[in-house]
Amino acid sequence: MPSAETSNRREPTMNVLPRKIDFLEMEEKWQQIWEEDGVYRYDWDDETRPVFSVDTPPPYPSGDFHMGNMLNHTYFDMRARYKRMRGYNVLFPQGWDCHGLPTEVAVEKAKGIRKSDVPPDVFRKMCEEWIEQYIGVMKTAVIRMGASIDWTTEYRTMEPEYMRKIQLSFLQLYEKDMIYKGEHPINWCPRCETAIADAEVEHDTKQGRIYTIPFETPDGEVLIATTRPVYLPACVAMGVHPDDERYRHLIGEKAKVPLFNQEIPIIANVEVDPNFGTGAMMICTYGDKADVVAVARYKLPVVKLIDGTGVLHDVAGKYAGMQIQEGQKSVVNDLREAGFIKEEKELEQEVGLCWRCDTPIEIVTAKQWFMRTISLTDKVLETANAITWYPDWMRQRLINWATGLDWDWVLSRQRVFATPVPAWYCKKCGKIRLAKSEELPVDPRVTMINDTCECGDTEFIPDNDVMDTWFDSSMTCAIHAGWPDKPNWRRQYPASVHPSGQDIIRTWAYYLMVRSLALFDETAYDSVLINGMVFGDDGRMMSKSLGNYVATPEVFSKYGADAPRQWAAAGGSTGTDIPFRWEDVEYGWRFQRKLWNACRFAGMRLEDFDPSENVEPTLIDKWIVTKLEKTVKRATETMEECDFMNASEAARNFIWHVFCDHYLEAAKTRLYGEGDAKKSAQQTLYYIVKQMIKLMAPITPHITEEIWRTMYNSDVSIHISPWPEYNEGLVDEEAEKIGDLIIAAISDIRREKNRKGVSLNALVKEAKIYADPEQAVFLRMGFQDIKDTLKIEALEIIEGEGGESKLEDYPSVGFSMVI
RNA sequence: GGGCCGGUCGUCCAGCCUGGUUAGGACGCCGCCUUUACGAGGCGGAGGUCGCAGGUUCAAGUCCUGCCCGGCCCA
Repeated sequence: MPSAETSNRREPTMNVLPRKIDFLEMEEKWQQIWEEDGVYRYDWDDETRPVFSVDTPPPYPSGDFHMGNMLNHTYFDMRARYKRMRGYNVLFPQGWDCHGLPTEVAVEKAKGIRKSDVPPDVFRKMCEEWIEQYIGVMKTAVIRMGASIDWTTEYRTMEPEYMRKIQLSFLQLYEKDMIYKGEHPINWCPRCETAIADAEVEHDTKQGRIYTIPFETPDGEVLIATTRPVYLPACVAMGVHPDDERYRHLIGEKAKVPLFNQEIPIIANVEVDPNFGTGAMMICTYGDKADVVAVARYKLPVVKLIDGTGVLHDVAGKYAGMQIQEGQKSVVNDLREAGFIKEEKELEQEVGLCWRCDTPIEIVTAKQWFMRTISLTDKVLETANAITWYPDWMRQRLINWATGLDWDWVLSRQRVFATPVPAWYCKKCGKIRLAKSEELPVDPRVTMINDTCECGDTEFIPDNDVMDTWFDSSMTCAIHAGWPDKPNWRRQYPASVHPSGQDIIRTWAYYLMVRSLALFDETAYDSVLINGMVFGDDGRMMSKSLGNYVATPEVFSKYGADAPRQWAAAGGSTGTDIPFRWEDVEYGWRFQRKLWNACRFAGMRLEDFDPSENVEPTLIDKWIVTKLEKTVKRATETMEECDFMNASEAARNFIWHVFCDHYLEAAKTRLYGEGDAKKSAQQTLYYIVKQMIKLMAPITPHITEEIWRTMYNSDVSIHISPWPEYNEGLVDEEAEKIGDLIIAAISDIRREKNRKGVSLNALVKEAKIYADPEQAVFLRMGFQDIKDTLKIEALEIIEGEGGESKLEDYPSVGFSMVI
């Protein structure tokens, strides 16, 4: 038989949070449970909820998930989490962008071989094994940071399935005449021995020399300044500005190239800057991009000067066989000896460098695969203008890039570890035999085709080229959506958000866009979410060589994920570069402790709370609820705009400085007491805590989950619970106004106690507050709150002026006290 | 040379679009407070010609023009 005491006791509504908690252990616990419970699974069959699809950037598995990855992943994870709480069916996939030269180089080094030493499929296998070990490391980091990924979607761009889709898109683009093979000037890295795209060329200034040399013309010598005399044998014209009085009469005449003696035409070219050098320039095939433009415009002949390894061809005469730098030296020496160098001086010049190895790039003509992109520029601009950019001004980056492009996209690369071009050529007539879709995936270097060419021949030679790795990654939106196999892939397409670092807008965002327009005549994504670069705490770009580098495992093992996530959210405006600062992470950590303790206190005061009982809320309770609702409104508006910084600020400021500092202090006495005043405080606490942890849930998913599940006894994750709706019905402007005054009175009197060197808890024998009639009425409404919070034995509220001190924000209110 | 972004206490970052009390926050610094959620906390203090110069306006950190400095991208 139960005793009277126990029979009166109800089951506690809430579980109280423990005093001590190991945040790191707690985080890993939830990461495991989320995965086991499939909390973040996308429902492919759901026809009711709206879809929100994230075009997760597949990281290159370098084995180093750095703070930049952390920033980037936190941004779109917060977006995904917010949208999920807003009722969206969120598709948040994760892939790994495996192909690429760095792996080839690493494998060559590790195995002590060159890629050409073994068959391509064997080398490929080595690369696959190499990269796989890093995927594990990267995946651990992505899980550890608390990304709400649906891991059933995981993929690798090196998988046959993925390559099949890439090759299929290649075939489809070919059919649409959007892919072609052509002879065209391209950027060429002599060291990597491969074509590279514009986007892979980095620019730098180098100290060089500029030589002034004479060209013989019917009107005597014309001096030309050039940095690259080695290109003289490939000189095909002299260009002068048509308005340049010095040379105008020479247009249409011939000039003789020094040392090599070929005759070249003198042409009018408006691109020539009459003020640069001597005002006359030589056009060579190809010294630089300006040459490419001029040669095309004036239909000049092309002289192939260098081969794929940067060695000079026969046309260079006695210099043939030399490396280009060596040739440059010899030509300069010979020019000097022959007295052809009239002047030479130092010049800071722009050079294009290979993004991988920093080797100066050359421009060569070669047969390569291209995708038509220039013809789509108008559509790209139109689409860039139509979609949403976070932040808005980033739109211009894509527009500038697309507008400035000169060439189509060079797709082919002369490498091994990448998606092969699915093509063979008839040995006899040379006709292209493309793979058929049912033959995919295929590596022509390994698999020979059994077919008969139109010419009757049955022998084929493989295309040895592979594709730019951006050709792999610029299909992510479609492949994430389920293209081409899932019949309803268009439900997930275009992607709702394409996240990107500002540095790869010109590559990833651009290629995705142009590819989607070519293939589907539609945008690939509806919005772009940009993150800036991460700087070290010394204000410079974070890098290992500068010594300002911070590795994520170091951060995770000290502070877990929720604290650095707060840094990522609040470290700076979306899209801008932000410094990594340990102080920001530590601040996040301290916020978590504060949140934890506040919720623990709330839980303890709610143990005997009965949610079914409703009482009329007191003034201060209405006040805090109003503050909360306004915070919900602000947090919702900012989250909608991907303004994570202000969303964090709104939530953290409310929790720490409004709820903890003011409300809890003011409500404490009631919570320790009895009756309706206590019940009102309890029902308020119950509501506030639930709402406020939800505001933090997308930012700090672990701690909010722990609090939610413990305190609210929920079997369902906070992350699929509804986001707080702004409830205007709970906003009480009058209560806020009066509450502000009462809180100000408490706060200022408390401060005064502090100034006098006594604790808040110390008893005040007597206090008098002086106020005008209206304010006196307001203050009387908070009489008990003021008296209890400040431990005043005798409180008097008096109409009129007086008191030793004034309230800071209400100069008409004065007070004095006796301790 | 062009485009974009930035220049705000010692440091980092908000505020600028939509002009309006005393320009906020964090870190750091200094001082005070053992307070039954939290001392890994609370309270307070010092610290700012809002890059420079003009202009618009009753009013400019905010809008306009020019310039200087820094970053990124491009030529």
